[in-house]
Amino acid sequence: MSSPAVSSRDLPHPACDEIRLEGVLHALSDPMRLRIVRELAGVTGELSCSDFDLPVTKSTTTHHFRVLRESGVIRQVYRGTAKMNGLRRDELDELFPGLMAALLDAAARQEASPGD
Amino acid sequence: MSSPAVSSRDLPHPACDEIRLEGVLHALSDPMRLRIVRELAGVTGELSCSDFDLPVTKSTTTHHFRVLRESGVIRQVYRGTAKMNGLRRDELDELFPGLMAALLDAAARQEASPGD
DNA sequence: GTCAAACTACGATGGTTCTCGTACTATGGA
DNA sequence: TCCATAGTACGAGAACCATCGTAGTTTGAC
Repeated sequence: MSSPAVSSRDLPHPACDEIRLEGVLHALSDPMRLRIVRELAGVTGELSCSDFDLPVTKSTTTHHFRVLRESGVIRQVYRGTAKMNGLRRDELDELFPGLMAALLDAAARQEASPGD
Repeated sequence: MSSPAVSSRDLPHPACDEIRLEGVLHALSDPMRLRIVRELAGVTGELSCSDFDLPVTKSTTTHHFRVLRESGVIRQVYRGTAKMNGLRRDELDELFPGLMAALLDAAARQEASPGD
């Protein structure tokens, strides 16, 4: 099969009412994590951890994905040996309307500015 | 006089092109600093450091204001013995359109939610 | 000149974070 | 069953951060 079933081992995610703005901002204040989120926002489906080519080791990558999940920014699920990641965009949009859009736009603008 | 002149001692502020999104997000990811920014956003003029009634010592307050200034979120100027603080709203709006509005709205929503 | 108010500088402390390496587990395929 | 792949757990190190207390500076008022 091309898409293995979701594994039984599942991961703890904060409920919507447990997501704190401060936690989200802290999660996104790290360049590596902001990069991950921007990449996730740019695709329609999910991406596995190994789809990202980050300049850090695998351990560190695991750490960053966990911070993003525990702050409520992404949702993670095991599928076969892979761990798939998706933005919790709908939930975040309901919780903090316009925030993700403004953040992603800000990140894009910063990247496009001559200061980089 | 009711409003002393601006003192000669002035403080270093980042130029607009030196303001980093990650730095702004980090600055706002602290509850004390988010509170300061919300309060500043709620008034028209400036507020002195001692206008805030924060549950930390004066040293710590100084620290938080410095983080906000160095990240580019606020502008500080001495006026007499007081240090006046103002949001760099116009500059931030030009740099990251809609971001401050979304952040302030998000903070307000979070405060209003039953989870608090 | 003296004094109080507002804020700073400095050092310390305890906690958190980013990073790594090594050893380990879970899954699916040969 | 054996192996390769994907990711984790754990411990460690270095850096950073929030907080405090004490001592100091700058300013304006008396």
